[in-house]
Amino acid sequence: MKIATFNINGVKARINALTDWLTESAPDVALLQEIKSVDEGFPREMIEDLGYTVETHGQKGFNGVAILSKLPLEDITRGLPGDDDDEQARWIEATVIGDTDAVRVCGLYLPNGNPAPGPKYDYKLAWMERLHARAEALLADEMPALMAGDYNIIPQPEDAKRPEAWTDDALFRPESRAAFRKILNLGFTEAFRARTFGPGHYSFWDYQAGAWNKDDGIRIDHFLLSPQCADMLQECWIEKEVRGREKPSDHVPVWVDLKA
DNA sequence: ATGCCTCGCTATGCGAGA
Repeated sequence: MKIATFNINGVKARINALTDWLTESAPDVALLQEIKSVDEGFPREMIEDLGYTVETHGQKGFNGVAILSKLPLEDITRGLPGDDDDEQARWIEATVIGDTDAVRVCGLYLPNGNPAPGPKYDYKLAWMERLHARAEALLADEMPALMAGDYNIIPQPEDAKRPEAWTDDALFRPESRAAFRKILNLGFTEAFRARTFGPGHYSFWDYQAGAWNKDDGIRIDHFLLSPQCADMLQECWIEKEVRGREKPSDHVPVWVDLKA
């Protein structure tokens, strides 16, 4: 079972890039972030024509997440529990029925949080506390589960080309990284770092200042696997080449291949 | 130092992104 997460930065602006990618790379499941579309505006037919079931959790103008799947989906839920007043569309989950195992798959778009400190940073940290609670509940279910998406967290200095440039940024501040570690420490495996050591691996390059040409990137898109899911991990990789294509997103897809 | 780009908005510059 090949699952990819991809912050596409606007589904309408990216529809050709998205359908080309789905056709060529053919994930079984794709978790999308920043669709920037309401559910009714999502170009679902073009994606259904490629053999995918489409489940969206959209919002006007900003945010928005989706699950695309060639495999059957069950028990789809939308929204991260813990705050009924939160209207930002950043969380969707479903059970994917694989050939041998079912996997609970959660797609997330964690708040950016800048400028920090400030109300947006407070929202980021509060959202991460809710994520921690959901993560605990997923572990208690003891079924294979993963949480993947744009975490807006640079876990370690080696995950940035220029870590010194991010010192005071919401993506790299100690409180952000501690909140991320606190979730990992529940017992999750960060799939990429389970397979690959060392610097120079990024999933985001800013559109500005020639960041892509300078390979001035950061690694902020992650897969967190429950113990039962980590046992299924075969590979995890970053599809870097996508960033060099026509009219790209500023993020690239990150993948896992699970024995399921 | 700031902004550099890109997106969506019922726009014609702005907020948000990271």
